[in-house]
Order: sequence, then structure tokens, then C-alpha cells
Amino acid sequence: MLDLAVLGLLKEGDLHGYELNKRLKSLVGGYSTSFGALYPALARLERRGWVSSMAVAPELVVDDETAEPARKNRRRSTKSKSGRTRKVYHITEAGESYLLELLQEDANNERRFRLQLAFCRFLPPDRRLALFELRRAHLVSLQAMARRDPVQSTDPYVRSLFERDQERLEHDLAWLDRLIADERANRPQEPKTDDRHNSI
Amino acid sequence: MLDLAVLGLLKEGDLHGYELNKRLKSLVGGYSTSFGALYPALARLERRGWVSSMAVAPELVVDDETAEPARKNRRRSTKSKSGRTRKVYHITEAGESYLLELLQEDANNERRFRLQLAFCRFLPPDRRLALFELRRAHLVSLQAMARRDPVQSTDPYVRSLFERDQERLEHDLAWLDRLIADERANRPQEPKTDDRHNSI
DNA sequence: GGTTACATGTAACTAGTTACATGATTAG
DNA sequence: CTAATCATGTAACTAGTTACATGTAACC
Repeated sequence: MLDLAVLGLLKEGDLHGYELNKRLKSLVGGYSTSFGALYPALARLERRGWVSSMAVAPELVVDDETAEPARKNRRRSTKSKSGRTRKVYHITEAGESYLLELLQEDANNERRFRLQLAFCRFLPPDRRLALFELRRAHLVSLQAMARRDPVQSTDPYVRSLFERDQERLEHDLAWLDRLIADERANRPQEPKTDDRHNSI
Repeated sequence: MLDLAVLGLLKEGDLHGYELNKRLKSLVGGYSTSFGALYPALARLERRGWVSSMAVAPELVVDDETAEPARKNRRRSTKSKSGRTRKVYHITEAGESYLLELLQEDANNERRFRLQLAFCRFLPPDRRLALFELRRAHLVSLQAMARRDPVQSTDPYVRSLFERDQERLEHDLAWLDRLIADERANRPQEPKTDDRHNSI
């Protein structure tokens, strides 16, 4: 699942591992300071041809673009701070199509859906809507299951837990429905079935 | 974490693996049909002395232990249904105290807290309250983090995701506060600070 | 006589955490 | 000079899933 997160972030621009980790931390709560997962993942992604890497010497860090440089160190050389040579990763074409696949997978996994949502802007609108509907179907089936066999326990803590689950499900469904409604509203120019062919 | 779930269920009564799995499925949504995790876990729990097991022949299913496997009953009439010899597990004294430990651990893990709540009735009231407060503190710190550095993204999907997170956090905190209030209401005989010494 | 439910297990894999090793640069 | 931050990586561990192997017995 890290694959999805990493490819999604790299799709926006080249990054090195350390920076990726920081973005992961802020963008998608959960994938925190786990270099022990990130670096092996990057190595694997490269072996499979989904990303390519380039060693960049510390001196070359300098801001050509958006990054906010340290203003304090004007007196020092143009060198931006960087302890050692970094490996900057770049998503390949194969990586991009793999990302599109990952974005459309299952949706029965809470954590994965989180990531899919975080990067669903890279999907074509119809696929994005399909993803939302898939997730919705999953939540509805969970709700149906919960209703079919309700809590048999008389323990107040267990009951409270299950009540919270129900409320959370309802809340999530309402939220998803808003997402879906917005999605439909933003592209009303598709009254008929899609006539494009998708190869992925 | 399966340890917690298994010991919690066994504390209520002896069970065999297959039955444990069914209870896991219904009682605590999530731990479904995963025998591949359950059986190794049971073996481990037994090796460490937290549970003991006893082989029970299919014929003796009904009750009244005194397992006598040597005697093979040819009669099929009153036999309860059971495909093969089952291993019925029983929690030991060591297992019970380990369970109490597990019930008081961290609380920064969503899934674990779920299990802790499902079996917190086995905790003494003050410990149970402490568990709730611990969880509450965790949620509050999450909320503080989210407020300190808000979403920097302009992507509508990412923003929607983070808004849902916030709402969920608030909802969870309100729910926890109700739990805590109920807990205090049910034992008002402790108005001052605790003067007991805690050893665990 | 085939499907389903009961029952225990192993092997391989997915997914991630914690702790450690290493070393450069920079701010106080 | 020392702590923090930057930067990459490995090893060992935690936690669980999926698929398979094996067999009994009840249900229709």
C-alpha cells in the first residue's frame, strides 16, 4: 500500500526518500516516520521499473523552484542544507499506469481507500466516480451485515462500541454521498454511457 | 493483538479454535475467517503457559468433561455434530493476569482499543477509567496535531478527507466522554484523588 | 452423491514498526 | 562541542491474509 502513496506523491514531482517520508506523514496521517518500510519499498519500486532514481549531490539542492530555501544562510554558499548525497526518485510511465491500477483496486480497505482518495484526482472522472461507488457499496454491505445480526452481547461497553460503529458508518455514508453528489454535479456532461475504451 | 481477543473470549469460557473464530468474527468486527492467524496464536499462547488445551472427541461434545478418548463409541444416535477431535482451550491463571496487562496497554492503537473496550469489563473500575482517559488523551493529542498544522493541500478530495477526519475525531471524543461520564456516575464513591498505590 | 459446515493446521505472502548503524551538516 | 536535522539503509520483529492440505459428518 506504500506503493500507492509513494507513486502518488512522485506523480506530483520528483522527491527523495527523506522528503517523501515527511510528505507521507503530513499528507496521509498514518504513514509516519517509518523509514524501515519506505526505503525497501523504494528499492522494490525501482527493481520493478515503476520509478527511476538519480543520485544528487548536496550542492545541487539549490532552489530552482517552489521549495522554500533557508533565508538565514545568505552569507553561506548557495549550498542548501543536506547531509549527504540523496537519491531522487522519478515515476516512470510504467509507474504511472500502475498507479492508475492501484487507484482503482478494491476499496474494501479503509486505509487503502484513504490513499486512493488522496490521489484520486489523477483518475479520469468516470473512474473516480466508480471508485466512490465501489466504496459506497462496501459500506452499505457492512451496514447490512450489522443489521442482519445485531449485537447479542449485554455488556454495556460492547453495546456502546457497536452503537458507535453504526453511527460512524452512517456518517461515512453521508459523507461519501456528498462526495458522489459533488462529483456528478461537476460533470453533468455525461448523460449516456461512456463510449471511450479504457485499456487499464 | 489476537492474544487479547483470544484470552478475552476464553475468560468467559472454554472454547476450541473453530468456535473462537466465529466469536471473533461476530463480537469484534475485523478478525474474521483467519485460521492462519488463529491456530498459530493458540499454539503460542499454550507454549507460553497462558492457556491449556484438552483434546475432546466428537462424541463427548455435549458437556461433562472427563474426556475418555479410548472408548470409541460406535453409536451415532445422540452424537452432537463435530467433524473431528477438537482442541478445547482453557485460560490459565497466568493467562488471566496477562489479559489484565493487555487490557491496560497503550490505547493509541485503534484496533487494540476496540478489543480493550470489548473486554474492559474484566478490569477493576479504576483501571477501566484509566484506560478510557488514556484513550481520550491520545485522541486529544491527535486533534491538537491536526489543528497545529492544518491541511496545506488545495485538492478538494484531500480537504474533504481531512474534514471527515476532524469530524470523526470530535464524534469519537464525545462518545468517549459519555463513556467516562457513565463510568464516574456508576461509582460516585471516589470523590478525591486516588490514595492507593499502583503496582502495574 | 455433491455441497456445506465442522475442524485443525502449514506455507507463503502482505504490510508495517522498532531499533539500530552510519555519517554529513548546521544551529546554538 | 553538542544537539538537531538531514539522509540512507538493514535486521528483527509484529500482525495479519490468502491459499492450500486434510479429513469428518450432516443435509438434502
